[in-house]
Amino acid sequence: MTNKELADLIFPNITKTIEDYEKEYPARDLKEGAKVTRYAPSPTGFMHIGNFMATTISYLLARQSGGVFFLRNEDTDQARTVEGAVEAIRNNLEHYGMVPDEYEFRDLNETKGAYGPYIQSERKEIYQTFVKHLIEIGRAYPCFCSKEELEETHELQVKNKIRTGYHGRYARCRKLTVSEAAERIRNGEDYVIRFKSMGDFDEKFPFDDLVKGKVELPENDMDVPIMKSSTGLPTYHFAHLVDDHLMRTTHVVRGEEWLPSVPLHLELFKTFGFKAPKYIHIPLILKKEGNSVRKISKRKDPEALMSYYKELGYPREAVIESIMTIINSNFEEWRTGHPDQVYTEFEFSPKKMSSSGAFYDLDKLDNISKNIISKKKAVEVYDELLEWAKIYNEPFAKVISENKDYTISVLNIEREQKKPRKDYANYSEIESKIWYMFDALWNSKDKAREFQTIDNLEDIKKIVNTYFERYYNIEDDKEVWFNKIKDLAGELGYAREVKEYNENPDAYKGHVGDVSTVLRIAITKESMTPDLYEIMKLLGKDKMLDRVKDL
RNA sequence: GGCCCGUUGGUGAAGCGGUUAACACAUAUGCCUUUCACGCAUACAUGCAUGGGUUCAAAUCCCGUACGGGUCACCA
Repeated sequence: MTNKELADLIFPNITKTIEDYEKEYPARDLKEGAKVTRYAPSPTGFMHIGNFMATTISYLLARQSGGVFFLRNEDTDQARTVEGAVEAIRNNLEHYGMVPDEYEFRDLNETKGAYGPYIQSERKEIYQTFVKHLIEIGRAYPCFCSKEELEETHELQVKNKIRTGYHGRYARCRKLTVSEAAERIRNGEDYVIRFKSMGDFDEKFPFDDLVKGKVELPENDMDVPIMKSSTGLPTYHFAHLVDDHLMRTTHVVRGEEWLPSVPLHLELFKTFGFKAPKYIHIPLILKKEGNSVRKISKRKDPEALMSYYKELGYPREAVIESIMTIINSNFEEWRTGHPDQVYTEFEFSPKKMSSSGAFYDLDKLDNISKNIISKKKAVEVYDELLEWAKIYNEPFAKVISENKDYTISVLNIEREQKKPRKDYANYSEIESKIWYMFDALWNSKDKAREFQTIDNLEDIKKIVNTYFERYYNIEDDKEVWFNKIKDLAGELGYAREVKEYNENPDAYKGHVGDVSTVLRIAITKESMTPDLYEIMKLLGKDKMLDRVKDL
């Protein structure tokens, strides 16, 4: 029996050749230097922050070079595949504005691009053609080892302090003759197909990673599975080889945890005589847990999942920009020099990427986000707030959509000026900062007033009543309004200026600041609010009088 | 355990043989302000994990050590 016959026995229906596929998926017609990148998630339904970082880089690389950014669904592990995951992936990409140039959405019956299918489970024949070729040339073989047998050798290796894995003399099925293998297959035994490695672990070779630079790696000598037994689908390593070659990927951006499998991948590419893509292994995002540090985890750390930021209502640009500061630390410098440009105009450089793991700083995110939100027009803030609230805070969405123009005015307080307020880090915290402006919320929220320096009810009433009876007029401009409060303070025995009070505290009952605090709390129940003048103007006298009644 | 990667302040980090060791965030204090936020100012690494070496000179180059992380699946 020959290798060819064994290959035919295993894949009787595979008639196409590698050459056929080479013709079907020719080199892309792109200008010099154009990069082809991809986002290749397995459909588990979640987008991890590290994944998002890789995606951002891939997207940037393609956009900045006039290349292609495509989406490939890596669903070779049906056990992990989750219903609706592809939809989640699509929504995520759309949410962040990283729309792929090529993709395939089965649920929408929509596909784009000439290098598909873009769903791995639909590429089975292609992989098998490549596997078949490997068997024919004697570089792959069926392996019948059971899980138990593999565990046994693993334990033996650990016990004898030998490097673990299916290599050298531990690669038992490698020694099977073609006829023996054929025989066992005919008998219906389960098997995987393993790659027959020709590498020598004691030999090192230099490898150039775009982030890490020159790295010395040992050659691969593991006979890893390339095709699974039950489904006949490839493992990641093999799919990476076939897909990224046929889809003409030029740059693979992935987490540092893949670095150890580079020797395998390069051997695979070499065996077929294909040019390997350039690799960009990005640092991991870490998390502190007590005194130890670990890879951020989607199970333990809510902020590891991109859905977290969406739920809290961080603007998409803020999330992207905070990730950009980790991707290239000179991004911040660029940003201060180019405050109004889109982030895609920043030129990403793998060389400037730090090669050590980083903590993701949520305080920094808040800061970036506050700046971004503060620069938006009130209408934009309103639209995005409503978009968020419709999903995550329906009652609030109802309130603001019933009072659209009014809400925009509220959001416009101290906005659209040279130095706007920066008090919103995300959309979910806005309600707690403007609730008192809305009757519906004022009436439904059970909150007591907590007065401060002046906390005597008689004094408070006196201030409030005198103010509304004799001083407040909605027509007043800000200066008049300001002076009237000083007058009010003076009339009731408080210092008109804080300085006067500080110079001679015994002469007064308090100062103008205390008086205005009373008014603020009486009207809003909050001690920290934006400009009171604006608030009063928006609320109007009747409403304020009504609110103050319960004093 | 083998192999690989990493280590500059609380965080992201600049630095590429001679610097007072940038900048941003956070924190603290002060100024401004009738609150808050903004803005402004000041403080914060006695030191670049550590020990040796090379050099007139090292965070920067070399070697060792420690510590941290990754990986060794029919998961990606």
